[in-house]
Amino acid sequence: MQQARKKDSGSGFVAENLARAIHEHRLAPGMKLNEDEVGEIYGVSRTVVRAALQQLSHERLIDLRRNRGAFVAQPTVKEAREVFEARSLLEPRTAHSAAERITETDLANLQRHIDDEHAALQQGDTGRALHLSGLFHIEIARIADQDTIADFVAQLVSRSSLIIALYWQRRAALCESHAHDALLRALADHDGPLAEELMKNHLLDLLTSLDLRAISSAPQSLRDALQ
Amino acid sequence: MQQARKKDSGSGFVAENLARAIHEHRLAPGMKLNEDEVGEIYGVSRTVVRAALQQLSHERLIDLRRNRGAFVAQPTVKEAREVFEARSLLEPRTAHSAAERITETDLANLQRHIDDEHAALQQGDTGRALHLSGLFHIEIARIADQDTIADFVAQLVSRSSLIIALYWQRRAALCESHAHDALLRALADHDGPLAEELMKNHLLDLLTSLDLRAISSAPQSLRDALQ
DNA sequence: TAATCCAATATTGTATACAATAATGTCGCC
DNA sequence: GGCGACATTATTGTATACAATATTGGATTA
Repeated sequence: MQQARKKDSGSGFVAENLARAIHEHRLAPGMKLNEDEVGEIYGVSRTVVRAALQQLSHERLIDLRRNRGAFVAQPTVKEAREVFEARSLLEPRTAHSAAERITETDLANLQRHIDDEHAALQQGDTGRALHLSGLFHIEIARIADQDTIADFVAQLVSRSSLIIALYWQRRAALCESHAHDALLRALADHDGPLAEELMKNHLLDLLTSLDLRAISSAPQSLRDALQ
Repeated sequence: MQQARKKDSGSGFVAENLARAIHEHRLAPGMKLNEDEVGEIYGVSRTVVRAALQQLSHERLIDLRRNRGAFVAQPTVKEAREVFEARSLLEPRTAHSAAERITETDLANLQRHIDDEHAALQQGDTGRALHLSGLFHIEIARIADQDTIADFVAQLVSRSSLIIALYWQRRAALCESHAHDALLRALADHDGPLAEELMKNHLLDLLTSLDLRAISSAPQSLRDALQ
C-alpha cells in the first residue's frame, strides 16, 4: 500500500484492490485468501480485511465459508448462465429507457468510454478494456436514472468479468466487435426499441461466446480434477 | 436472545433479528443503531454487531455513515419507484419460466404459503402476512431455477417491506387481494404468458397502492419536518 | 446576549489478544 | 503396513483495548 487512501475506509481500499486482482485473473478462482496474509500485504489488521472479505462475499466475488476462510469464487456453468439471464432481463429494457432520456453530455461520456476501450485494446491491455466495457453497461443504467438497477448491473458486470476470465473462448474476437458503437448510435438517435434490441443481442453474443462446457484451468474440486 | 443459535454465526443471528425488526416497523426508519446498545441487547460484542450492520447495509436495510454510525434506511420516493421498476423487470419473466418448470411439490409448497398468509391475515398478524407474501415471490424465482435472480428478488422484497411500511395507504385492502391465488392457478396450468401478465399487474397494483407523494410518519430530515 | 473557540464526552474505526474450530501430523494398535 | 485415536498446529471467530473522529457543553469575549 504505497499511498494512503484519502477518505475511503481501509476496508474499501482492500476490497477494491482484491476485486481488481480477481477481475484481472491475478487471483485464480478457488484460491484461498488468508486473513493474516492479506492484512500484512496491505498493512492493515485482520479486522479491516474481514470487512473487505465480507463485502466481496456479498458481491459474490469470493466465497466465505464458516471456520474455513475466504476463497476466490468459482462461478459454475449454471451460475454463469444465471448471471447473463439476469442481465438479459435488466439491461435491454434499461437501455430502452436510457435512449429516451440521454443527453448530449451523456453521449460525450459514453463516446469517451468507447474510445478509451478501443485504445486499451490497441495497446493489448485487455484487462483495462474489459473494465471499461463493464463501465459502459453500468453507465447506461445510470443514464436511465435507475440507480437500483445500476447497482445490480454493476454486480452482474463484476461477476461477468470473473466468468469471462474462466470461460472465455475467443477473447480478442469479441472485444473487437463494435456492439457498443452500434448501441451508442441507437442511444444518440433516441431509438429506444433499437437500443433494447441491440443490447439484447449483445448480451446473447457475449453468452454464446463462452464455452460453458469446458472446465476452466482451475478445477472446481479435487474430485472433478482427479477422479 | 433466549435461545442460542445453532450453527449460524452470531452476526447472522443479529442481522436476522434486526432485519425482522425493521420489516415489522418496530425500528423506525432513520433510527440510530448504537453499536454498544445493540451488542448489549443480544449479548455479543461490537465486533459481531458491526458485521451484522455491514451485512444489512449491503442489503440496503440500514444506512452506514462513516464515523457517524448506522441508521435504519429511509427509502426515498425515487428509491421506492426504482425498487418496483427492478421487480417489474425481473419477476414477470421469471414467473413465466416458473410456470413451465413447476412441479406438483412446488405447487403444494406455494399453496401452503398462501394458506399460511391468509391465516396470518385472519389473525391480524399483518407482519407475518407480509413476510409470507414476500417468501411467495422469492419461491417463484427458485422454482424457475434462477438462484441469482432469486437473490435479487429477495433483496428487493426485503426493501419493499420497508417501503410498504413507510408509504402504505390502505394496508388491509391490498393484503386481502387474491393476486397470489390467481398466480398460483396460472402456474398450476403451466400458463407462462398468463403468469407473466398476472405478476406484472400484481406488482403494478402494489406500486399504485403506495402513496408516493406523502411523507411518511418519520420525516427524512429535520429540515423537512420543521422548516 | 450571542457567537466562537476549546475542552470534555461519546461513538466509531482499528489493532491486538484470546477462544473455538478445523486441519494436520504422530503415535500406538491391529 | 494400514487404520484410527489423540496431540499439535494453523486459522478463523469473538472480545476487548486503544486511537481517531464527531458531537456536545461550557467558557470566554465582543
